[in-house]
Amino acid sequence: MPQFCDVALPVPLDQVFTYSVNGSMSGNGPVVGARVLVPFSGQRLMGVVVRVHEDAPAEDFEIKPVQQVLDEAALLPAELMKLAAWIASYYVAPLGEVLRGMLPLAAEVKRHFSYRIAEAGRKMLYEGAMKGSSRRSKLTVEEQNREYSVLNYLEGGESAKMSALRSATGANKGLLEGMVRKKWLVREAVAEERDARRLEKVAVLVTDARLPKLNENQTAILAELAAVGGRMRLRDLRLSLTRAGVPESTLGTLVKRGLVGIEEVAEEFHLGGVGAQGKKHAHEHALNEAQMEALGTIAAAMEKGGFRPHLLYGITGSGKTSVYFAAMRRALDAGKSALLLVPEIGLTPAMAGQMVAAFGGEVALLHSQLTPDERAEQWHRIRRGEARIVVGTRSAVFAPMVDLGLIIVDEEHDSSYKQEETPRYHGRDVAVMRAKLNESVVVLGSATPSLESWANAEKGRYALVEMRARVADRPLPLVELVDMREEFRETGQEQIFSRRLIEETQATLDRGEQVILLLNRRGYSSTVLCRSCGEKIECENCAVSMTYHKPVSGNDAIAQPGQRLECHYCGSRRSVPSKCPKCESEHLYFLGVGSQQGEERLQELFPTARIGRMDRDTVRGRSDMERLLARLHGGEINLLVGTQMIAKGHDIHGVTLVGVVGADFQLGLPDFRAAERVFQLLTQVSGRAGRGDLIGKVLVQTYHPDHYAIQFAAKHDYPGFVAKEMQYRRWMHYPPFAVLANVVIQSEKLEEATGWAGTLGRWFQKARLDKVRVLGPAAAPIVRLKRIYRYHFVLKAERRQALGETLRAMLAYAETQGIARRNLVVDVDAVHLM
DNA sequence: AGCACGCCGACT
DNA sequence: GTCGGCGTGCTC
Repeated sequence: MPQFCDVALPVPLDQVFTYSVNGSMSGNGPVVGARVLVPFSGQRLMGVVVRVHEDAPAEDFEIKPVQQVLDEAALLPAELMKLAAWIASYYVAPLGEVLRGMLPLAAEVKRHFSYRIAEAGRKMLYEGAMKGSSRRSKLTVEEQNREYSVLNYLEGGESAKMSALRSATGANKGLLEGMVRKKWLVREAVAEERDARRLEKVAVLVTDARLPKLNENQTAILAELAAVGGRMRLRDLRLSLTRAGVPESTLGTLVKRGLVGIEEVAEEFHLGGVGAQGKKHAHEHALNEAQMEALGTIAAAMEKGGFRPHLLYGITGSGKTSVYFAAMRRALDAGKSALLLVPEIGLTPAMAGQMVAAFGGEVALLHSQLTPDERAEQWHRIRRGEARIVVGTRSAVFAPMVDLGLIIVDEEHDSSYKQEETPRYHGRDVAVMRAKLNESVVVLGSATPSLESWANAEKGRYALVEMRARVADRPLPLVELVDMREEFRETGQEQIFSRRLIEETQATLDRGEQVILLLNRRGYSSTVLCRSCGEKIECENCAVSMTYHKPVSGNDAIAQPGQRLECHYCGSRRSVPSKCPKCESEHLYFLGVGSQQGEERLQELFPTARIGRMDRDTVRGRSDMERLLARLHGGEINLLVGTQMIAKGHDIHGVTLVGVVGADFQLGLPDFRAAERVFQLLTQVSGRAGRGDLIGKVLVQTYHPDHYAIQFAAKHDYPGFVAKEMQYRRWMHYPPFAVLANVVIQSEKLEEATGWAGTLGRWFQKARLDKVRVLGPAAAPIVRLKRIYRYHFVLKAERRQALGETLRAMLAYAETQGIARRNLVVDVDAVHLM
């Protein structure tokens, strides 16, 4: 048996740790890809074995033994271990942190502390018994008594969990930690495996029981059980009893008499609120010619086998989803499994419902709102091969698929695929790499492909599949631009809504049709400004303006009286000051219109309209979204205002007027992707217009009517836009013509952040890099965030290898300078330059 | 990251 | 003297 194993641990350190394998351990010892529990710096951590070997480490540090092997066989298949190694290298992230993100099994290992009495504690116990309570202590008499009862409880020498101590003595964590400080107790870290499955009670008909005399209610219950084959979830049975007016206690009687048994089984996967949509499902539609062709290309690639990436460029309304479904069906028919990635907002109940309708019990859904237990359960279903169709958001790219044949990335341009914390991977790019390692087919789909993917298609790295017609030949909506500069000149007033938009909205509502308005900012006013001194009210933790939220409608999730200024970055709140905090002037001015104010203004303009609002303040979870959409579809709402949630929400269509208000303010921002974002947003939101035979109309209010992003979006001309944008990116050496990384230096102390930024800046200069261009150091766009000061560099290179080498060399240098790794954020292929 | 260890000021 | 706060350095 090998003597050592290297373990990747979830700590921000760019290394693995070597442990010895205790020969007496049960089984064959750890294997690569198995989870182990190991002692580490006074803790017990779960890690993943990445190598087993006989090489005694050269340096002499104490090699500790593996404490427990959690998996006999590799939990992560070799393919996922390779993928993890690739991510760690490509994104310059610690392997252990990558692996932690791949395993949803946090639920299976719970960490807690247990306590054991120490020598000083024993002494205290005997002395204290003689002397009585100490007058010195700050603790109350009651607390001292509690300490004594803890010592008493532990006197035997056994260690006890906190929960046991709490119930036995009433001690809380603070008290126990205090006793550890006084050295009365020692604390031990414990981590143990547990069964992550939730148990569910099932009522079972006992068939071999002789039937005694029964009353009407009792007979009804037995009949109900018999009708469904003798087994029923207790929850369902109770519900049905309540409906039938049978008292619950009757069931208890039957259980007592041995006629019905109660068993505990692992809970079945259950989809909440799905299937209520009742619409035609995508797979039921016959595919049109373009869809058939796209499917043909993908299916042919699957048949041929091997790695084959595709970019599916299909305009909005061209029916990409139907193609996905059909392709996944083909994969299934060929005995393979298929993975569909969707953006955060994309996994709406409607989408989930369609999946379940199409694939039934073979579907596993992975999204951010699953509890750790649910996530682990889904993970195991997939790993066992029970779920061969998996739909999920970003991290679902790590689903342990069996016989993976096809990966689809829907809306591949969507920025929610980029993880904004370590490891900062891009779900779409990981999907492509996974397909490569796995030799399977991958399809990236979008109506507005990212420039990166488009460039790959142009270079022939991805096969381009196009769908340029809408299903049922529905025409694209007419897009009309409203020049807000002109509007101001003519009216002399700064209004949120132009006369043209008001007029069209009124006309649409009068025809009994629906309108949606995109107002891409949350809150009521985005800034509170002092007219006397120009001071803006900033968050105390972050260098950003606070947003004013008006305390009105009851449907707002946030409703804290008095705390109406909110920081959208750290979430802190404060009251609205009556005077400027700097100059004490009373002339405070509220600037910048958010969706909340938009709603209020619309109510004034259209008093009879039935207005709804969709933003993070009114839609917290999926049930809110579901409810709002149901009201829109049912016609209960005929005017919906909201943030980009409106454009991205999958199931909003069938309105005949789309208004866009202030979506172009980003064009003024110093962000090289601004034009791309605006184009994508306008295109996506325009796609919501049009219903059946009714042609949709889009009104875009803009201060930049001549900007190419606006112009091409108005003409529905993606190829035109992309050609122009490529030119700009080429001139400026931006992606996809360069690879880019953002390096942020952060510290709570301003001097530290600036000092380190200078240190690294000098190093970059001295290194005279000829393959990497370094911009900076500069203050990060948000120079202070959650109390942390931030400076950054932007690195650009022609070749990825040069970029990676430079980043690694920089990290090595930073270490020699005593800059802790936690103070350096490396973001390869950064989407936001933060 | 999270933890131990050690130094320092505040309080009894 | 003891307690608790924080800065520093290490983790197989």
